[in-house]
Amino acid sequence: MIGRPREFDRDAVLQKAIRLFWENGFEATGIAELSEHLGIGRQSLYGTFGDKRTLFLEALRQYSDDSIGWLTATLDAPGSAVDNINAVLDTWVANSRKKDFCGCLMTNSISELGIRDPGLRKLLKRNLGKMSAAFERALDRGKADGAISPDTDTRALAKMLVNTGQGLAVSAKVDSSYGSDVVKAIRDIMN
Amino acid sequence: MIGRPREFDRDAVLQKAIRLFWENGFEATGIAELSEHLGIGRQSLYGTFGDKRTLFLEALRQYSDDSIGWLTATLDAPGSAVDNINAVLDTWVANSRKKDFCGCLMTNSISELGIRDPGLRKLLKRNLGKMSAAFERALDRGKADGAISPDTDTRALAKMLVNTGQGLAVSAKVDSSYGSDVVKAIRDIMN
DNA sequence: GCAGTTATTGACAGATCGGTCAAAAACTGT
DNA sequence: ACAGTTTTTGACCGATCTGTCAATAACTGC
Repeated sequence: MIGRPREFDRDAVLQKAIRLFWENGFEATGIAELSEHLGIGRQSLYGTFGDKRTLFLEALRQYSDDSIGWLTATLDAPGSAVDNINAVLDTWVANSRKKDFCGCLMTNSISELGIRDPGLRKLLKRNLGKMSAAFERALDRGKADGAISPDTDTRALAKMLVNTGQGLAVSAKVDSSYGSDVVKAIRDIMN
Repeated sequence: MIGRPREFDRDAVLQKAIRLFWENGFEATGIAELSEHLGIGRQSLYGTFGDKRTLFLEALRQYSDDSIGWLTATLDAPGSAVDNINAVLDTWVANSRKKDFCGCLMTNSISELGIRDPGLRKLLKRNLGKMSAAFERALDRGKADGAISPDTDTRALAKMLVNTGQGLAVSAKVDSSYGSDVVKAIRDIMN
């Protein structure tokens, strides 16, 4: 049997929660603030998403799935693997230039909670693994095409690219020139 | 006129405060927790360091001065500039392997407060600037020695190295293999 | 030893925290 | 229309938060 219908769109509200946690972090985001910005009552929040940590976890999962989905789709796209990698780097630079760039929710979460929360740590480690695996596939494909030197350690290079993304999610928050300069340097030394 | 003498060593207590903020971040570190771990009373804390934000700022400044001091001293050391840069990378890798590696207090602070606190943001931007300037000096010296290709964009490459450090302070917190792999990849593509 | 100064101690205050309870409201099936 | 179910609303709870006050203790200069 069905009771009173929910008055809000669950997914839309989750997106707003993602934004809040993204901008302010986990600790600094309060229930009252969430309730206000999400436009739903406190009890609706608890009834729909559970407690604060559970909501945060779902927000982080949604964010991770979205961004990792975009990353793998872009890197695995047909055509030149090197072009695909460059497309990712270009997007990173473009994002890092945006006004009020607030980094990456995964990066922020590692910084804030990576040590203290073993469960979260495992999840975030898996996420980094998925990202580096996607880069590695692209690099291997580039190697097969002859576009990338055959003696390249693609696993290490993939991790280096992921690490560059993590770094930009930090550096570009305080200095917007990092995006273009860092990517330029990487392209310079790879040619 | 001099009153009752302080019963603790101010610098030693500040070091302990640095540790706490480093491990837990700003928001998650409470006054009661500080008072307990620093081994001084609540009022002594306020009397000596001011409020929480002021203490955090002094802790961050001390940490920054120490680590930037070490970085510039290492990079500006006489002898091969390339060796000096490699020494820095090796230390980064060694640190990132340590048990309970908690990243870098500057990195963590950017992630947690970089957007919301303009004053802190300026300070941290200056710090990144000092670090990249130190790398740039070393790279320019390597260029003068002939150890580094003369058409290298040393400013961009310096920022890329700083960015790598910021990245490691995040990635290695959840996956300890990042330190060595990332540095290996950088060395591979630079040779 | 007494006045002046500063540090320590422990209690306290106001605000905010995450989370819950109970009642009213909005829906469906019969 | 009524029972059953779920959401919404708003008050409320204990705990914890940062910061302060007042009293006591330890020191120096005279």
